[in-house]
Amino acid sequence: MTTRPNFLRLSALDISTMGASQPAPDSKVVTRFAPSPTGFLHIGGARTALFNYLFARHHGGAFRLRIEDTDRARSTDAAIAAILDGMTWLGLDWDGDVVYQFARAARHAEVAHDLLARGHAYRCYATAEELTALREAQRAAKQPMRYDGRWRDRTDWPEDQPHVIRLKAPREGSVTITDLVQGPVTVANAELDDMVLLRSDGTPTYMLAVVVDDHDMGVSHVIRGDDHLNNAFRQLAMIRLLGWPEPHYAHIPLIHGTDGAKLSKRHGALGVDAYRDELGLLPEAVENYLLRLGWGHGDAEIISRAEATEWFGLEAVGRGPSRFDLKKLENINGHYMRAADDARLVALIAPRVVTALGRELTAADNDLLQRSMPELKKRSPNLNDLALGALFYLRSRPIPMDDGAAKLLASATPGVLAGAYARLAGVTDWSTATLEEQVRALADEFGLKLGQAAQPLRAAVTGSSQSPGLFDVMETLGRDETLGRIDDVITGRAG
RNA sequence: GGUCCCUUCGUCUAGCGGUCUAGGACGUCGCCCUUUCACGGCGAAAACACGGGUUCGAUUCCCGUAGGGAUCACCA
Repeated sequence: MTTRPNFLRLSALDISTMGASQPAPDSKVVTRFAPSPTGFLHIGGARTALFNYLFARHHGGAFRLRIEDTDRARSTDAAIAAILDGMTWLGLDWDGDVVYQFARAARHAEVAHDLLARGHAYRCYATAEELTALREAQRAAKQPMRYDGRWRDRTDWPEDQPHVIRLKAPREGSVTITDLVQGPVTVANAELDDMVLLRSDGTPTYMLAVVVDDHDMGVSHVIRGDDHLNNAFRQLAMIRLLGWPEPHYAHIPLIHGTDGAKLSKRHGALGVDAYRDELGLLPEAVENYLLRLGWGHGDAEIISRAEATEWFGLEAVGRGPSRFDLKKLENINGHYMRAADDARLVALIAPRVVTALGRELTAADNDLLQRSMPELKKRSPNLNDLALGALFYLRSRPIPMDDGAAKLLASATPGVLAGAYARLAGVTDWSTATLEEQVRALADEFGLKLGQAAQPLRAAVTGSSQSPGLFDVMETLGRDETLGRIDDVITGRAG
């Protein structure tokens, strides 16, 4: 187990004791989220973005967004749109314009040629077949597979032959990165080979592009997935050859699936749009869950954006990978559902309700929905369930009865519904208190327990055996609709 | 295979040498509330991977072992 650098704790202490009047030391913090647009914004990327966002905001710095589209074959506009959409949905607003990496290819090439001119890079004329053969041989000999530097010191360059530009990385010594999450990590230079900077077609590789862009964008803290840790050493070698300031690094552990295997596109990793559209989750819930995955602040579980911004720090980021737990996400979502504004929820479920109903919503429908929200949202873990649960309010008479309702009606004490109708029809003050009073009196009259009278009524009024409190439902539905639905069952029009 | 990283309840985590008979949350189970379903309340079972050190004292520090992960492209 590695130890974290002491300055980490010291700086954390400084920050907490400095107070608001001391922004200067943090003002240069610049982080960035740099996804490649080869697919949707998945859950792991979203968390990386969140951590970068929170770190920047905590320090009053800037959070930038850069699209790494140098792989022309795999990058798509649809993916770019999905990433931007996901970021917006999560409320991860970035500073400045989005940087498109491919547009900066000329600058990347310029840096590569500068390195070449200064003797820190060289031309390599090895062909793809040659390199493949080299790797085959190395694997057969059980040698580590890496470029052997065959063109490193040659100058007998063939005329008009395609070649790449490789970095002339140091071969002696070692590089140590004081990672803000992982602690000090050292790798011998002998383990690193000379990476390609410019491809034979003159386009920059990712390795070159990140280094140049991070530098040009003034990125002070590179916070990214653990899978980039190995890259950091080669990038640092380039930065040192370039003589540029070194950024701080923080490599956060990856998110695994429920089974402990790496989360990949075909293995549990959904785009954030799926969490919104298919699972019906609220962005603040996804954010809260993601925040707690790999980071903690004492016993805090429900954490607001403001609290997260105040508390977030790299020193509290865990170092082991964590598993994705949908159950917990749903639980947290339930919490935010209950806390959500009624009108907002109505707007969010409207499209789902329209689809299920097969018709547009009227002003009366929206009013009904609005009034049913306080009770409905208490029992819905997500938007899908909320929409489903709201349907019965809007159905036209006679409403359909589900199996549970049919069963309740079939076993109901004969006459209770008619008795209920008679009593309720006489109610002038249509309120939950009066309604309950009447139904209790009804139960007494028939010598039944309250439930034996209430359940058949619930079935008649909601078409289901499960619903919000019966008297709340009746009040929200109103006198005419309630009485009508009960009458439908009594007369056999429904059920 | 080489290199690098990781390891506290099933899961996410708190813990930064004694406060640990290891805390919280999700999930699970039980009870209460109750007109159903939820919500809510109370309670229970449930973990320091293993082996050596260091120390008066290790969950906490060091070294091994085991297990897991990442990475080894003219992809990012």
